[in-house]
Amino acid sequence: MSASSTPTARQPAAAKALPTSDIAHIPIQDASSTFRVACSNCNLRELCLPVGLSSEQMERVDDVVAVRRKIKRGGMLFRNGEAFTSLYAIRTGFFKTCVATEDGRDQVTGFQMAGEIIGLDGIVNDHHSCDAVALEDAEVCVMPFDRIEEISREVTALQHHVHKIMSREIVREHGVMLLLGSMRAEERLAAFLLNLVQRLHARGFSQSELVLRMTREEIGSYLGLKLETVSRTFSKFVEEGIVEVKQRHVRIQDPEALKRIVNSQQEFR
Amino acid sequence: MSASSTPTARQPAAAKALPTSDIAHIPIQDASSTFRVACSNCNLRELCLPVGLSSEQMERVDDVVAVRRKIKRGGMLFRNGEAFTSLYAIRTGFFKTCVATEDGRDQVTGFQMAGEIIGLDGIVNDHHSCDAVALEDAEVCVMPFDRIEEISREVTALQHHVHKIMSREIVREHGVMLLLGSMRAEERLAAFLLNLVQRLHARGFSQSELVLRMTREEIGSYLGLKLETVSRTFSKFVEEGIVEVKQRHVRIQDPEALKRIVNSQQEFR
DNA sequence: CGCACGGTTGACCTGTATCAAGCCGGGTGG
DNA sequence: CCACCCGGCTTGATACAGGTCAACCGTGCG
Repeated sequence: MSASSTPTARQPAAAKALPTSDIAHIPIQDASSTFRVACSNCNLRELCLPVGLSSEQMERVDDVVAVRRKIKRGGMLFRNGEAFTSLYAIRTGFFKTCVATEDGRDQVTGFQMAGEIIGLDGIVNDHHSCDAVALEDAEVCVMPFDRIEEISREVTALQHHVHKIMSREIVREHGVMLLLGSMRAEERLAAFLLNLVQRLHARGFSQSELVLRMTREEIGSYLGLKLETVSRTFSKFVEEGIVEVKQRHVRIQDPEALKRIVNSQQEFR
Repeated sequence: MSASSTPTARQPAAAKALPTSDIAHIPIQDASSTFRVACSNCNLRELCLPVGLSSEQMERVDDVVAVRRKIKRGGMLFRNGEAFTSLYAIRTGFFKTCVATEDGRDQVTGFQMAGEIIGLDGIVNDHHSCDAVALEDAEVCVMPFDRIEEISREVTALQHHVHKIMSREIVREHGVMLLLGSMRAEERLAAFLLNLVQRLHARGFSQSELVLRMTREEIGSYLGLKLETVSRTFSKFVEEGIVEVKQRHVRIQDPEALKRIVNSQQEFR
């Protein structure tokens, strides 16, 4: 089968949908693995790294990143059950992570964008417990975890940074639990959109416009809703003049209305 | 009272019912803050600590625990917004953690029992972002986080252990997201019960019997259900002979049925 | 002893899922 | 280059799980 030609580990997995186009790209993917670049020059460093490092420390931290790796749209960075070796800092592109039960059910647990760290789930059992799928062509910095541990013993700022990143993920998930456990469909979608633009804005994108990189079904999975409900809720927001939606392009016309939707349903419940 | 006759570890938890006896203990509570005990002797150490430490390493790790602290039923170990200083290892007792929105809504994000670590949410912002409430009289080991970081720079097994604990929490929350996002009421409650007995069993309790330390409402909050639904679902399980329920005392008569309920609803969805 | 809180149960309502049909846009093959 | 096809999306009709409201009960606490 086509996938067998990937020497590293990452096979397309999108082979189901696009067999021909994927085959053409497989060799390139591997070549990029040997590319070596320094964090110290990376424009995402304030997202990935602690601030205020001395140049000496910075030099040590540069060693954290082994190589970079490119993932094509639909490809997987890692999958459930796979041995854990590294964390990944996203340089470009957009990922989803999802878990699955034995019976086919699955749940998107998050969407990750440039500057975010992915793979923390793998530490506890030395194996990943979720899938990470690129929703657009992506590039990540591969950071072998034993190297992270080694260097963070020397650079305390890095040590603390790693702890913060993990804690941040825990707190983020608390927020998702709140959303899934106590919000209605409109609130969930409003919270989702606000969260996305806020993160995009922090990366220099518009505060009011965004392109969804995921399908309605993936949004629904993340929000605990069916795709039809996501679609209907979008339509409702459009009717109310809160957003404009054209395909996956969304313009937020009334962010205050979204905020009101998120935290003011208490009159009901 | 009769329950006091269990010598091993199981404390009455009925203390709530007996204020007088509690009053007698209040002064001790304070004194116990200066009480100093070693992890090396703690019977929960395989839950809190890495295994296979040399005695020298063990000595260092003993320094992680500053003091112990007792919390009365209903008391808070820490609250949302409070400055973060320490992680806490639960020695005895049972906690819930919950987050809240500005509008009164709140969500139980977890229930924690002996040997589990609580407080990880506080690392990222130096402030706690949730409340930790004791559901029965409890005692925790206070572990100042700067000391944890310091010692884990020297004892790599501890460093790795801290990472695992945080990763475990992330993975646990993935599971909760799956539950909240894709399961129906019966599945949620079944999964909840199985998870509880499994954790209790790992601590030497029965595989089939448990005492719920939390109200139906708290269970509901955790599971994204209303308390009436929790109650009805319990009743349904009882009718079907899967469990016996008397107040907060639950006996699981047919664990296989619970397992079937958790992962086989795929025929429907 | 009595109150209050937690829990149960019933009747009814509603938000979201489900099922189904049709649309749109982009990529493919003729 | 155009027609077609397919995946993603929208929209409608209907079903149903779980929420809501309300009454009642038990039990443990003051």
